Amino acid sequence: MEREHERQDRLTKRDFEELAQFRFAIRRYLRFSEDAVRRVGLTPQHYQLLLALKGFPGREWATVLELADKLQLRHNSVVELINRAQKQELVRRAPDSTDRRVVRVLMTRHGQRVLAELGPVHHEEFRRIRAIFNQPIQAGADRSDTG
Amino acid sequence: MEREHERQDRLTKRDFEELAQFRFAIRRYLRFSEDAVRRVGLTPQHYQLLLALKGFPGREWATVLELADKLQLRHNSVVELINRAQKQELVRRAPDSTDRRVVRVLMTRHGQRVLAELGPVHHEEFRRIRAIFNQPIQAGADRSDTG
DNA sequence: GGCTTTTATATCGTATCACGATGTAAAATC
DNA sequence: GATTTTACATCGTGATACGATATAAAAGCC
Repeated sequence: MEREHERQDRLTKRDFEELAQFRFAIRRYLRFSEDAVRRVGLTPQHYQLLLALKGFPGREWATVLELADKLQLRHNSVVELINRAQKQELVRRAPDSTDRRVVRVLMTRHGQRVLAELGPVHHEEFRRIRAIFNQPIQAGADRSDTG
Repeated sequence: MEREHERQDRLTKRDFEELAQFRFAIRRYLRFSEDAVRRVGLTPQHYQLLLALKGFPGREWATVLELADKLQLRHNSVVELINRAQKQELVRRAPDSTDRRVVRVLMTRHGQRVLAELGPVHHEEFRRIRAIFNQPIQAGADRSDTG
């Protein structure tokens, strides 16, 4: 027995409009975030790094590989991102207590301060976009077929 | 009277976990899409362009400026994207019937075929991610304060 | 316990691509 | 009909994610 609803073979125009709206909502959120973030002198990547650290379940540091997963980047890209963020005094590296291969990435006080500044607006906008996803899609045209 | 709920001044650890999870979900979706898209020989940008065209409410073409809005890019970046997509025979330009400054961007038959291929998996994954947003956030740790 | 394999982080050269600045032409304004 | 605005296009530049490769520590193995 399949655990998913059957996959459609062909999407309707309406389906594509829905997908496009979803994409649009994402892009808008990311753009909103980018603007907010740059206003305090950060790059979007630096913000995402800080958020991944602060938002890590149960702790406030992470390893390079954990970050690569959360940020959906290759590990070497994360290393470079950390280097840049470190230059900006946003994060620092610390050795792991047991495994000497592992690097723990943690926020500096400055990083924490900047992130705290950015939290509220992001949270507010997040609520807004989530509400949009929960609603049925906005009607486009009447044609239901895919032309 | 304010039309928004009051903005919090300080987010809890849990709030940040929620935001990070949201970001993670977005990144995962985009990565999923990128993988699917590259498998059929497209760049993510080309897919987004095609989707914006097919998903445009009521029609299946758009102007450069309309696309710049939907894709949240500068208009000149869209021009370049169109140039690249045009080389791949995915889209084509057509003059607007009344305003000769305006360019209509529309999909070629090939563009339509490729997009149709990519529709189903994206729609399926979209449903999945939307379901996640609708659920309450996944529990992290017990600490409710922001350290 | 040495030897091999796997795991974790780091470095480097490259390619992509979004952008600002600038240009051109058509429409709108007065 | 001259000026301003709007729409698209070109070009040079910078940021950054990546693959390939390197290094070093841990794990696995007989």
